[in-house]
Amino acid sequence: MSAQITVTVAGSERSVPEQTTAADLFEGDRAVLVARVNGELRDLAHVLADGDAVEPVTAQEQDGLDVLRHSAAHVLAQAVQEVNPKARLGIGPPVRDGFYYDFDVAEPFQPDDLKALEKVMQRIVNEGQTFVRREISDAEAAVELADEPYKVELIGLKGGAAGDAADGADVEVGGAQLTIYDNVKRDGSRAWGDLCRGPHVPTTKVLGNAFKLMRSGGAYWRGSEKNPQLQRVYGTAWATKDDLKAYLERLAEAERRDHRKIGQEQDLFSFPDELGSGLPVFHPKGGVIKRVMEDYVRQRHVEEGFEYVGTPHISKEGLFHTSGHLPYYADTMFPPMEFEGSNYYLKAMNCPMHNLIFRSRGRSYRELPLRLFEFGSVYRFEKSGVVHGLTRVRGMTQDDSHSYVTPEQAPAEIKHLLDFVLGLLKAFGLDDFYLELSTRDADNDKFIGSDEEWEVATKVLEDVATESGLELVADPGGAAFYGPKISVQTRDAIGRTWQMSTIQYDFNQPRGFELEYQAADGSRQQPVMIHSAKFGSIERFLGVLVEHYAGAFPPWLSPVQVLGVPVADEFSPYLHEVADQLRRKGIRVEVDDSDDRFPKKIRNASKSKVPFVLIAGDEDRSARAVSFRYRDGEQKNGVPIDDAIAEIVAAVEARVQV
RNA sequence: GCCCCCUUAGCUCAGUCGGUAGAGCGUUUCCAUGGUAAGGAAAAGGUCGUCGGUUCGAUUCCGACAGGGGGCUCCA
Repeated sequence: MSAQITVTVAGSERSVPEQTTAADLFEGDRAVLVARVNGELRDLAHVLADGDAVEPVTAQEQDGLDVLRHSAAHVLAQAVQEVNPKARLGIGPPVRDGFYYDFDVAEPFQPDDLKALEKVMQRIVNEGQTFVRREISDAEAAVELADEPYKVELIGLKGGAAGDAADGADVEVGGAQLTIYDNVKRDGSRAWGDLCRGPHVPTTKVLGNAFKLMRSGGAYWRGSEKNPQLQRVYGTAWATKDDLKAYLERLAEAERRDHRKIGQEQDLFSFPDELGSGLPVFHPKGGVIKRVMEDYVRQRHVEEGFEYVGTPHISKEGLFHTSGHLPYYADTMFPPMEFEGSNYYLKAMNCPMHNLIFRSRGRSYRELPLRLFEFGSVYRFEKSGVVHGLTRVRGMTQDDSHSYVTPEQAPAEIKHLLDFVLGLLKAFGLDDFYLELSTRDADNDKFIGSDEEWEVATKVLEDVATESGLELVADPGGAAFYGPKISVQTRDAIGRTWQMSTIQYDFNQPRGFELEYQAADGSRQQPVMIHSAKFGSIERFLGVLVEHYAGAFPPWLSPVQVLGVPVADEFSPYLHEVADQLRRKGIRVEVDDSDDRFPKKIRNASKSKVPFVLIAGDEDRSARAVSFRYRDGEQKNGVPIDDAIAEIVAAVEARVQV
């Protein structure tokens, strides 16, 4: 009889024989993929020691899902090397919703290649190969992996640096003891192996048919464009086929909501080739949305104590030297135009020009906080590969404001701005936020200003952010060169997050521009400026709204708010009468006078996502009424005209969704 | 900027193994049309992204450029 050890299994103590593995404990429960032993994830084959605390981990929790996905990445790599033995391995970590693996291959992967690889993967999965951990010395690894130069490079980095080397690199090598995971067939032969810290699921069988290869693309080795470019294959893997289906459905929903697609369908905007990449034009319907957004935002700024200003689109270069932007961001500004002996740059940010307005005359402390605001057109030379619909453009409208305050006023002003920003986002139907605090990275000398200044500025922002009660996420190194910032991250209707508003504390530009005000004691003092963009860019925010609402805008934003549909031509004049009355109330209304038949008109109205469809036939006309058809198909018949108008006007004024 | 893919009618897409092209929707016209997601007919509409190269001949093959897509990198 062998000796017994005591382990704690999911909270309760048990006495088991020596050499018991985690798998033995959870035998019979196939949902258990790995074990958490004393807080560390381990293979189920891990041999337990006396006193170990062991918990089962399934794919229902993130750790389990990550292990599953990492194992899927191994199967992918195995499949790639089976098809192409010359492929060299990079790294293959789990990522949000899936995994990837990087390969050095002579020929990039084509869509057909992915299909073929998926088949090979399925075969490997069906074979039920086991993942077997094998410890190996550095020297042995160097020999065994002689043909895998990237792995060898990672071995050289292990022991601390690997974690920083690249996302996922530590998945491969981890700590001091190197390990290889062999995939072993049922007959005991070794099918494949990969340097990896693990852990892994017990067998490939676990992956079932709940995985899929999604796409491929280039990716720089260890994330630096100075390094060679590898080919990355992205895949996704889930606990069950149903989970996979649900994920694919989420992707399909995101695709249906794509603002580029809806923008074209609804005739909102386009990107004419003749203008160049990243330069949108707004069509009448998109123009309505943009104008309504701007009108409301302008009104709210004025209500919050801002003064609306205007500045030009270009400037001599000296301005951007004074502001400090040019040395840092010349690459992302359009190249200068030279004339009359000066270089003129297209404006990439508004703050320098607002500083000139502040400086245009002497300022008193009595004027502070002085709040300047405008819709500034700015142009940024975004790299050709990053331009994307309305969310990443080269020409955009910033809703940009600058508050000039005394240092003492800064905390209150930042709180004011944060409240204002959140209120504004809520008005547009976004009400799920968290905050991100972007600070400087002490090792990077792009950030200017003293340690103390950064500390003060960061503290002020952090205090306000904390006080807001919202979730706060740190973003070290994400600050602008001139100061730290809070950004508001917003979750949309299908759970995606978008960076929206930013509030930045800037002590550098006031110094550069020698801004000053006269204090109560007669002395000259330097103000602090607080940058804040509510939507960042109007174009981008419009794109986000299109996706958030899937094109079904709330009435106040909807390009067409009411569409009249006559049951037959005869009732068209009557509906025009109603439309005229609505128009006098400021409602955007159209009547469908086309020669389509009634059912077709209903179909078109429904597809257009207009919030209110008003129908009129004989019954309605004789009762001086109309019938509502709402977007969800619900009906309300025989509503007196005055009541109908009141309902529509009320919905628009309340800025509610219907 | 880097890697791969794509670009045919207003839109979504077929097609041509090299001999200048089709469909559906939309548009226009005519007929029809009284109650909740497609009535019918006819017509118009494309130097097949641009410029070069190969070829007797290029929308098709090759190259460059532009625009788009997916990644990477970047994002004041």
